[in-house]
Amino acid sequence: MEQQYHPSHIEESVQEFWSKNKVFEVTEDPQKEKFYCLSMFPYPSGRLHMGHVRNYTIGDVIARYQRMQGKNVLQPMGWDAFGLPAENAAIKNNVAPAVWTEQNIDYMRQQLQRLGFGYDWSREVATCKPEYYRWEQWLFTKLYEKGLVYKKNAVVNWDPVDLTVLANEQVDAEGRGWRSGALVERKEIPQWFMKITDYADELLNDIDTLAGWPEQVKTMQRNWIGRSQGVQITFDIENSDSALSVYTTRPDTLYGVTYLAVAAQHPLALEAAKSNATLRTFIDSCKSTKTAEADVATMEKLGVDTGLKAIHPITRKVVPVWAANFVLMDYGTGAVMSVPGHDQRDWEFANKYNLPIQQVVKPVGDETCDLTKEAFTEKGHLINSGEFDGLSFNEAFDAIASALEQAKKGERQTNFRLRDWGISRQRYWGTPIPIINCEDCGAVPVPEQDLPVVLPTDVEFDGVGSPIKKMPSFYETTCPKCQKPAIRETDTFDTFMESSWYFARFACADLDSAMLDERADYWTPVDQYIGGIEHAILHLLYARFFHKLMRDCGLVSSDEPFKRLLTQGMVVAETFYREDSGKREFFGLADVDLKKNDKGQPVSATLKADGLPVIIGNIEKMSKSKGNGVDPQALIESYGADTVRLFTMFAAPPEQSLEWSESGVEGAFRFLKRLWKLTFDHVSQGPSPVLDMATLNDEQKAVRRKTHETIQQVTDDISRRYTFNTAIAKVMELFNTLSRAEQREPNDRAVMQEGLEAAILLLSPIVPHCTHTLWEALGHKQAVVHENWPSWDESALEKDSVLIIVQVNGKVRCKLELPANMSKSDIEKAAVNHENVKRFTDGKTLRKVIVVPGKLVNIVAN
RNA sequence: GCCCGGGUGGCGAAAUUGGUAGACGCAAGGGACUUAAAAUCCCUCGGAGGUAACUCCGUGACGGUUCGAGUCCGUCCCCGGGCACCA
Repeated sequence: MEQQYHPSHIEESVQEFWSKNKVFEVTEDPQKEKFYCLSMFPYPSGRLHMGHVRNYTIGDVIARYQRMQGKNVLQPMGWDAFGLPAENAAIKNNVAPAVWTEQNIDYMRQQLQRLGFGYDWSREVATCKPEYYRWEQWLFTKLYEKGLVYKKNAVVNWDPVDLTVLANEQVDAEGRGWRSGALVERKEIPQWFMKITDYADELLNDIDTLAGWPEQVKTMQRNWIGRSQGVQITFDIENSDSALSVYTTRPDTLYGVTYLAVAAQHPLALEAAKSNATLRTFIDSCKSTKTAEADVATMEKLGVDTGLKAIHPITRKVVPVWAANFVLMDYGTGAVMSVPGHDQRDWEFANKYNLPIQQVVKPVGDETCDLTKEAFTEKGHLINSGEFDGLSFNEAFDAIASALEQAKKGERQTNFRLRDWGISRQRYWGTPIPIINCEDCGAVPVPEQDLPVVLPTDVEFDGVGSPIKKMPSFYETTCPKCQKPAIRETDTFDTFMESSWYFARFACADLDSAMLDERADYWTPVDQYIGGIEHAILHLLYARFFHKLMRDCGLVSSDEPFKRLLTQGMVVAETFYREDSGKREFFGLADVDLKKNDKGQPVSATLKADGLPVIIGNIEKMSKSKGNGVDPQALIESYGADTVRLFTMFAAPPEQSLEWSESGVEGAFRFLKRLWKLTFDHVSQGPSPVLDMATLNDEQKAVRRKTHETIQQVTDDISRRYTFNTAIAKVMELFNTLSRAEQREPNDRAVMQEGLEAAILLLSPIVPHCTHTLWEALGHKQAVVHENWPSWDESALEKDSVLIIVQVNGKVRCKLELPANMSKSDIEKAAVNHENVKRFTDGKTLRKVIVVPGKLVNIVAN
């Protein structure tokens, strides 16, 4: 053992030991309890950032801890390799997406290995490989046969200059395309959808079975699926055969309907526009509305009267039909009934356009309402509703729904907020959709024997549109049914498709004859899944959906993919940018000089390259597109992997978001150096004597108590609470106790040996290289990676006295060290008679004394 | 706008079930060692008052429940995440 801690001298050789002995390569072993620990695989953006390091260190700590519990632990790693950034890089650097992606994977794999994560690299997958995506194509064709995929028109962002579809991210705040700067238009094109709504009920109900998921994530998923009970109501159109269908969860407000609103693209609005120039102009202007829900919800609500009149299904009164920009054709029926008295958005719209406001619900109890100020949106009792007056919400819901059903003007309906999953992307770098379009036979799935449909990787990338859309050698083919010339689908899958089933593929990554085999059932469900909270809804919902699809295709037998979920808070950092005619160019922290005030808040920044100012933006999650990712490489090189791991885990609890700052790295490094030195000093005095329990003195007992308390608490922190920061703090406390302990007699050294062994075992999942070496130095033949997790000695925890806090009226007045077995009344006596307590109770009457055994006494006096 | 989180010293944080607010660490200040620096070690470290014992104030703001609130409830402010084509 070297006297000084030099991570560069040990980390590489420890990693070699793991790889030579295939420590982390696992096979199915029915004799052992399995544990599948999975961290969300990264998009190969180029370099790891601190968010990755945090995510993967958490996963590695859990995996290594479970190994020490004797479990058969699988921890794999792979690459979510399809996606938009590769296309952007291709345009910018004139390099094919496949080449760029491959280079990034090679670099990032080496970074992960340098950090010492215990992955079974023999199972590595990259989703851009035909061996991977062929099975996704295969599953798609099976789902096609089952009727779970279908094609319909859907809206996209259309760049009228580049003649291409843009992602929401590629459209700026003003609604302009990122490259052309042209105003983006809404355009409807045919796209493939998966019927996730067929599984809406199951996806919602099964959330209740996810005991190991954070409540927060479950709540978000429940709200996203959004099951509601309502009524579908039909309004006939005056002087016409057509009718408008609307859905409402508030049928009790039906008498308050003063107008209907339809989407600008609604067929009725389009029809009416033929003879209405104002309406035509309005419909046209709605084309430039952005598609993102946040934009629709925050934009100014506008509308135009279509001139059409709808007939109220019960009162037969006539109400106007307006076209409005906040009603979307894609969602629901493309029409809504408006009750300005009891819906705030309708209220604002009615006020703006002088539409009538009718109160039909009155508050119950002491609530009040004033419809001139705002809508009354609570539930109450009906008024101005004919025969339904006086009914409560529930009674009115039932009565009005029944009346509508009898009149054949409506029916009760369960609705979901969840919409079917649009999986077509008009992009190149993705999985080709395995469909052939034939003039005679329509859309024909590619037969199994012709899979995979391989994405050509040797492409010229001019940035405008997908290259395979201009490549006859790719899209010209023959129909599998009738053999006539046909056109291959050139759209690709949403990249969420690949990340929806990779967890299962890791179980049998080498399989080339099927999507999954029985090994998938051995390893899945994943016991512990770890990833960013930003994936709380979309990715996790799609993966749950896919797991159920695979189950229903007989590929797996469980209902849910992830037993326990840890949602890591994001590592966020400052953003810096320059703006040029609406386009933002982002710069990384490493490229700017930052001036801070004496409170440490940034006040100004300049670009290192030219010395000119840049704008300080918001603090946001580290990402490629914002350029604010911090590359851990420099830290690893100067401090070693263990310090980076220790610091990352010590900085904050995993679920909390973390603003990036390097201060504190030094402290983590210093701790490892001290631990090293204490161990060195201890072992350089020769082998430790055996602990003689019979002759322990009080100080030795206290050190042992600290050792065993630490084992107990750290075990709880790591296995149940997942608070690695407090686990580390507690080992630091133990270290502080050990380093102050006297070393005079054999029992002192034996207690030191016991304490160091505990500290090293407890830290080994977090800093595996350093503890590997220290464990050896303490005289152990077996590598620490093969050791069991330590257990604590209950008898060492026993205490003779306890600290009792004494309060008067809730304020601390003294602290008493009292015998642990003291009776409640004696504790009370000791407290009441304490000098400082008397000062505050003198001349007052004791009203009550609350004694919490072993903790606290509160004396209430006035 | 809607849904979900968060807000505690100069900084990262701790306080696990309503019971000592600030563990552990960073930065800072003082000291020891050194020719000097680095490294290391020791001490101080929320604010105000006090020689001290100790006292008062203090967990985004305001209000409430309770013997007792950082923790529970209500209203509000600020920050972060998601909103279906970033991943």
